[in-house]
Amino acid sequence: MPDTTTAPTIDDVAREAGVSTATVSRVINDPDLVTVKTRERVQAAIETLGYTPNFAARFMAAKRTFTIGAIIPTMENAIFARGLQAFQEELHRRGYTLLVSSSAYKSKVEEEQIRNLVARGADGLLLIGHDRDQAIYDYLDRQHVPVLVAWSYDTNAHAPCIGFDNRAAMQALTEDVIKMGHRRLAMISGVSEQNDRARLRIAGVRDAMAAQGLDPASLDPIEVPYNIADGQAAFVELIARETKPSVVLCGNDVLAAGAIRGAEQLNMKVPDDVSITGFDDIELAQVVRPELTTMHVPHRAMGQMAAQELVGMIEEKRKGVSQNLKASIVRRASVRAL
Amino acid sequence: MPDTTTAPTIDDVAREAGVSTATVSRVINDPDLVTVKTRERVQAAIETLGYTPNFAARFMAAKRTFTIGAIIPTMENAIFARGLQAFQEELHRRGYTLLVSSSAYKSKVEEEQIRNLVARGADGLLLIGHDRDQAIYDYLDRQHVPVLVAWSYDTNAHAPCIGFDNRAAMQALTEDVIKMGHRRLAMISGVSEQNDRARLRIAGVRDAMAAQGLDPASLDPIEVPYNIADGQAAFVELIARETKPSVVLCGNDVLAAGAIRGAEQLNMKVPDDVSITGFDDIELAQVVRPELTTMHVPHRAMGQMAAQELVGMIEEKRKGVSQNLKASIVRRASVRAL
DNA sequence: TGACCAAACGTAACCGCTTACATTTCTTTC
DNA sequence: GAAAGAAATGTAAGCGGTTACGTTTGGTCA
Repeated sequence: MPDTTTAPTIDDVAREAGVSTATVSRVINDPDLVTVKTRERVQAAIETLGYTPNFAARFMAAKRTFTIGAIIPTMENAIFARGLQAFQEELHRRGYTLLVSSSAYKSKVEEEQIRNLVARGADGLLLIGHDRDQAIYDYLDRQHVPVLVAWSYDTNAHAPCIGFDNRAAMQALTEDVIKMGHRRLAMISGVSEQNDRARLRIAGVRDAMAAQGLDPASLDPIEVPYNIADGQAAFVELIARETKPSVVLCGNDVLAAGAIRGAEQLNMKVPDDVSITGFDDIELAQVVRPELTTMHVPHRAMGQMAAQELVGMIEEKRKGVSQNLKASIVRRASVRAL
Repeated sequence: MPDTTTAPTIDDVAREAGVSTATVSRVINDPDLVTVKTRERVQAAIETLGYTPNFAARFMAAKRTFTIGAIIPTMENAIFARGLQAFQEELHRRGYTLLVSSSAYKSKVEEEQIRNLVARGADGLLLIGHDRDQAIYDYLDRQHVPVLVAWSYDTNAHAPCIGFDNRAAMQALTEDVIKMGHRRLAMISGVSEQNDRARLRIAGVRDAMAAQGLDPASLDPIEVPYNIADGQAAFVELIARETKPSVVLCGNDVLAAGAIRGAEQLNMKVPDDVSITGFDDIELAQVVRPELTTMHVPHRAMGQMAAQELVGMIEEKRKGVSQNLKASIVRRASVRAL
């Protein structure tokens, strides 16, 4: 009688089907190597025993897992959701499984997750943004785990990336706003430490100011975590400043949604009393009132291309090639011309 | 010279430190068993080689992974985000790592993910809702993998659960609306196939109608995927019906946000021309205008308790005990009294 | 019918750890 | 200082697969 208190192994299947373990392994991994007759017998045995090959054993013997790990800063809001979904779908199409962890924007946690995923045998890793200790890249290098960075484009970085130029995008959006007559700019940024996206978006605003004859140093961005409540508080703080801004540029749509709430709280009309911009163009941007003028990021394309590239790197054992995707301004109702 | 083309193993460390592999293993897993002096020597070796124990090997030898798997229907919207975040935080506190997959509301995909996570050695699984083939529960049983269900409470189900009574909650919300004078009810539901939450919420509406002397059979809910665009379309369809509803009850906040958009599209005022309710009380509910009257679900508490319970089941090798959390009505601006 | 070769299948080593058990080293006690 | 017992360390089996290599089977052809 088979031991039902423990999961069936390949030995059990082999015994049940009256073949060797090698044959069982073959019908699982390369069925053509086996006669139709025995193949069917083995498959029947697998079926009746409810056998699932043990991943760890498999990985140890074969060194492949067909698993990709992704570590995103947060799942709490939808910033990465759509891109990740597309990433996952493309991976699935290519026979890979995606494992996701979130780091809560903490680099220590991210490092832990990276080691964890690597130790688990992830064939490749998707990371968000470039800002992290060199030591991590060294570690990944030593372990020969291909890494691809998304949501950021920077050819000087240590890893290949599929993303967009956060700085240039923010500059474009800001110049657009300035050209509509705005002179008193204020900004609510995400926390820029260990976050190149946040950092570069601030730089982008300053670039635009400089290019349009405004003093970049006069921008004094407030940095807060990416959530609505903090965005709201930051907005209120900004309005209380000596020179009241005519436009508040936000590091992303979530912050902008918070800013809109802040305006409501202060009985200010958007965009009549103050203009507000977002970044990302997630669903939220079209849910708030007024709808947000924002920077559209090609989330799905980015996710899909990232999957293709990462799988390519793994299977062809080659270096990744970076791609600069285009983000574009979406003009909606939250900004008005002065 | 050590082979740098491949990751260092415990043997490399043992050699470097001049001890046996057993000793290395001990300093990693139970440092007290080893002299301070040798411990330091081993740790130094680990450091210089950049050694990370191989998970698979570890799992094979020890049968434990300190990993929990969670499979959620979607990451695209925030329905599960907050609860999952709390779940993850609590797990982290207890020394476990969370691996997340999403099934896109497809039961075949979910089954695949379950097998995958189990084969990967997940010590336990968190699943959403009860609706799935008995075969899956049997499989999990055979593999001795503890399972906990969240977001749903049902003691007749095959698995223990930490959740709330979707049916009773929806009934309460609906009765509240009826008591405000509404008689012509309509509903936009999520797809109810293989989704007990959606199914029970429909039932809840009917319960309320019956209890308040309305004809439950007259409710003809439209079932659509949980996203804004589909909610919007469903709303438009509903309004075009012979008897125009005075209130549209939505299966969740995402659908309700869509409904609000639909009303806007038709130039209808909410709640003056039509009332709308949501379910879940995710952040979105307070972002849309008017703010949604909805059913508040204790996401964070649910996630945290789920983590505690699941870890308890694993470590104490006991059956899980279900908990019925309380969801409560939040009255905001999207419903008016007639 | 027998020789030859390809296809099918089996044997066993190996992947990198943990741990039961065996051995060595160190303390303690008289 | 020797014996006994405890603490520290080492040895090697085993976890469940894959796969190189060896053996058997079966078909083809002279």
